[in-house]
Amino acid sequence: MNARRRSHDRTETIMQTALDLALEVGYAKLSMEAVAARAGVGKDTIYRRWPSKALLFLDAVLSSRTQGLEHPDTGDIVADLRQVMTRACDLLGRPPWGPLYQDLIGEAQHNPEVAAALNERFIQPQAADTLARIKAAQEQGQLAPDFDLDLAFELLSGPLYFRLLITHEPLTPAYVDRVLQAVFAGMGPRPQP
Amino acid sequence: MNARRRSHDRTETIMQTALDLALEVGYAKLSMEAVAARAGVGKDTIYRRWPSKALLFLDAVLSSRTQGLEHPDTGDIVADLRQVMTRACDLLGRPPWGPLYQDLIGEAQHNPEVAAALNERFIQPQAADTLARIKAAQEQGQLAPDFDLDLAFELLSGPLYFRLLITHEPLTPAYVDRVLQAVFAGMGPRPQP
DNA sequence: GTCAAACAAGACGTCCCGTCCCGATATGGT
DNA sequence: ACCATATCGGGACGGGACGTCTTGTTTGAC
Repeated sequence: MNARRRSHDRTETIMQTALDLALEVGYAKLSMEAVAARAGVGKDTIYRRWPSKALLFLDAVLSSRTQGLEHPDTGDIVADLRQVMTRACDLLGRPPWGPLYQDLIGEAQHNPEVAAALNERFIQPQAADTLARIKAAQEQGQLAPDFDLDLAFELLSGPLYFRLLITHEPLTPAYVDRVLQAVFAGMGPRPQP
Repeated sequence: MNARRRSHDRTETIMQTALDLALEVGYAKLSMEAVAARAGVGKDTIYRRWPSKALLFLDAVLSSRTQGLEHPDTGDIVADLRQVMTRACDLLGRPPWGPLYQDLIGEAQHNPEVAAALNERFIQPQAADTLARIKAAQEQGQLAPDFDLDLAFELLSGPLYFRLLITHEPLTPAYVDRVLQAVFAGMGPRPQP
């Protein structure tokens, strides 16, 4: 059992060191040599646990930032969505974690393993949580009864990711409010009540 | 003048060769040595024109795919948006260009020069074109008069980019229709007419 | 106390970026 | 027609990092 224990300690140490170094120099300049040296382990010890630098980085980033993004249910769907979206922007949309998350998605563009793991371990759970909360809201009559719920997460997240990855503008609470306002109101002309 | 002409020829040859090679092996495995060898030029000749592999790649991708995404104005805003969005998905959302565009955005995540150039040369013009078309539609009463027009482009493009970059699901015309439908209808409950 | 597995350290082969050098070539002025 | 200059092709070079492999050592299990 102590072997397991020691082994687990090393795994934690390596991930933490990788994260620290990534925060200091960024993913592009993160080297396995540097991780091994600072963690005080041999490179083999790292490669025995992760098959590549990219997957170590993925574990390092995801393992520490996937908490605290569950939806509350206060009864007010807009307020609940705003809270989660704002919190996500705070966590992933600005330093120190923002650049790392950007790099992770960048890496996913040419590394299918990273892309798949990112989806399964982070995106899909978040989408499922959003869907559940939104379904409840629809049943309570807080949403249009015929709205395409499966699209809601992408509709709300898409603009945020667009800012994060394409225009690289800051993700402010004000922007979250604008997105919510627009998505709820809809773009088409409204019939006069 | 002939110097200019020769020079221009070489620039074209190098960009085309870089594009061909990128289509064959992808950006990650694209090497300057290979580009120089196949183009029959020295590496200096490339580095005299582009400061890095990333910016050569950017030029190569953007120079050949930025046409044909202007908005028509048939008088039907939904039909016009659908046409442009569908065409954009066809061009950028699937092979052979899709992976290159993904890689370009991936590179932009850790290369500010690439990010800035991509924005200025591709994203912003497209956003401006969309905004102009949408403004006209609003003035004709085809859109809600108080809708946040500056947000429209991000609202419509965001979900498409989300699929392209995050979930890597295919960008089909059916998906474009769903996005348009949802964005126009809005998520909130509608007053009974 | 013995042994096998895991370990730290680091050498190694490979790849490729970006720079530098050199001999060849073509250009444009005269 | 001819020469001076800038550009060119080819390739050597230094540098850095990935991922593998080797070696001798430490650790925990039995």
